[in-house]
Amino acid sequence: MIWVKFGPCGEKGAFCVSRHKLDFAHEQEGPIVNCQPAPCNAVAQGDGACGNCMVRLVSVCAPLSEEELALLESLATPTHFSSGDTLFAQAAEAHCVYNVTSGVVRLYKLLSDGRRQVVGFALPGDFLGLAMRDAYGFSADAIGEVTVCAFSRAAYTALVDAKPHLLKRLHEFATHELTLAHEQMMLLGRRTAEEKLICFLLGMQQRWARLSKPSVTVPLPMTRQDIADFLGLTIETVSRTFTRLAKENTILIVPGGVRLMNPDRMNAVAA
Amino acid sequence: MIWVKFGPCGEKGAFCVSRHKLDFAHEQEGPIVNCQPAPCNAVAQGDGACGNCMVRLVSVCAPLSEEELALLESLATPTHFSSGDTLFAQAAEAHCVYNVTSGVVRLYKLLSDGRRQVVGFALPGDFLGLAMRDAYGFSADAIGEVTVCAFSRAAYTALVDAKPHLLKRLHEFATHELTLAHEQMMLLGRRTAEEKLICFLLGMQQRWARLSKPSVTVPLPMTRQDIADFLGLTIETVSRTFTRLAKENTILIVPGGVRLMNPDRMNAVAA
DNA sequence: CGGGCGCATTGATCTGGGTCAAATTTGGCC
DNA sequence: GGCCAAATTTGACCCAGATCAATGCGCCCG
Repeated sequence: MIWVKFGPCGEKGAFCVSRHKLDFAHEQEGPIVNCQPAPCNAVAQGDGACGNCMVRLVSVCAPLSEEELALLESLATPTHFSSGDTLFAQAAEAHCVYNVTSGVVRLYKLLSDGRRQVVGFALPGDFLGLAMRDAYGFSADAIGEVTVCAFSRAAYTALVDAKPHLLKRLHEFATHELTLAHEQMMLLGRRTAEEKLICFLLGMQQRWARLSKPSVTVPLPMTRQDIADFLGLTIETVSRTFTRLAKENTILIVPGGVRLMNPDRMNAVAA
Repeated sequence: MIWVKFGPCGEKGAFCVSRHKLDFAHEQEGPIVNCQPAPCNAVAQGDGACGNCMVRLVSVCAPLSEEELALLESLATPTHFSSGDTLFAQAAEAHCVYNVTSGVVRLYKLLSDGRRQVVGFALPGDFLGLAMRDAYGFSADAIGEVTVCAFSRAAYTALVDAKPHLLKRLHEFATHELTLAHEQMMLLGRRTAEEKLICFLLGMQQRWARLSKPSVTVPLPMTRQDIADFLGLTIETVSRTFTRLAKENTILIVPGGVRLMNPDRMNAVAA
């Protein structure tokens, strides 16, 4: 059971904001408390084995042998960041690369006048530092509690040079990112506000599904402002569009996320 | 000498469209006839040596040894495309990867209702197929005459597996593309029409500069529609913005391109 | 329990860029 | 050079989403 905010109960009035219990039993999944991914610090940093890492199978380290994993482990510095902490800032000298093991990281670029573009949200298993030159190309900070494996750039470079199949894996990650970036260009350049929101929600659903069981409940730990800056919209437009989708029962807004009530319609719009 | 269209000669009237000769002598460069990059088919496809290829030094093949180059040459199929020809189509089965040796290729994605997003323009030296899975993620067609080195996917895969430093080079290309994609997201999501145009022109200037001498004359072989679809604008807005920039003497519109008359102002806007 | 702060929502109004509709220009071709 | 088709420019008007301005609401902390 989790707490949810309930949908419209008046004709043109605002939402009823009374709280009700919502039964999840009809879904093929356990409840996700407050729609946040479960932290796995203990596993990622505990008795320390990369072999036990929760993101092992979806991350860059998946194809490594036991032996290589041990080497990797000796180079990795498990690190924790609190909500809002900066992992690194755009244009700062790039000392480290990171593998996210739990939590969500906001990746963004700023213009001198303060306009912001969020270029991505890194989820557990994602790798930060692919597009790295001497300086970071964007800033990264923690949305909620985040744990990462940090690698010094020197160690990373040496490792990549020594292990071609790790390089191949990184290249796969980079090309996958590039494909997503092209999708995002289509979205930013040519889609309407409603389409942007719907594509975003479906995309997040898919990404979370890789990390746990598929679910129609999509955690959204980032703020409306983050979503707006990711989609090239304003916070007001994001909010209004969410409200509209909720009123027509396409989605249900719950604390920390949304539930997709009509995935068919959403997929039709995204097509 | 080349022919140019001349700037405004009345207060609020349209441009004078009489033609005049324009002397390029004051620039540190030879003239670029009609602002088109010189075709190099003969060199790229002629007596056949990759070693003589005009794009060798800026392309993926730069770090290869003589011996490796010979192997590469045996796998490459030099191919010519005429203006408007399709190199490959989005969602088609990916059989080949390509290295552009001359000309310009338009890369784009389509939505089912016909909306188009140009995700990039491939120039000589650019590699197509980085983000390739079983199917192409975007369409590619020739803007003007184009020559490429085509490689079968099987040959490409085998070569990459056998040559880690080629993989490393490809990875560099992929991460560079990713950085550019992030820039483009910023542009599409948060910049105004004028900023978009100016960033585009400066970006093209830089890219051409890598291939020949730096020049304030920027060839634009693509149509206004292509530019609009790259920048997330309409053709009318692109045209109006070009006109406005020309009226205030920031640029000069010449056949097949523009000359940047006030790079300082442009760089200030792009910052 | 209450006060304050930050996020989110909602309403009213404005506007940059889109849409629609003509010209006008350019380039290819006989 | 003249003709046609395609590309581009220009003008008039419109609208999706931005901007400006209040609330609303949860949550933390004393």
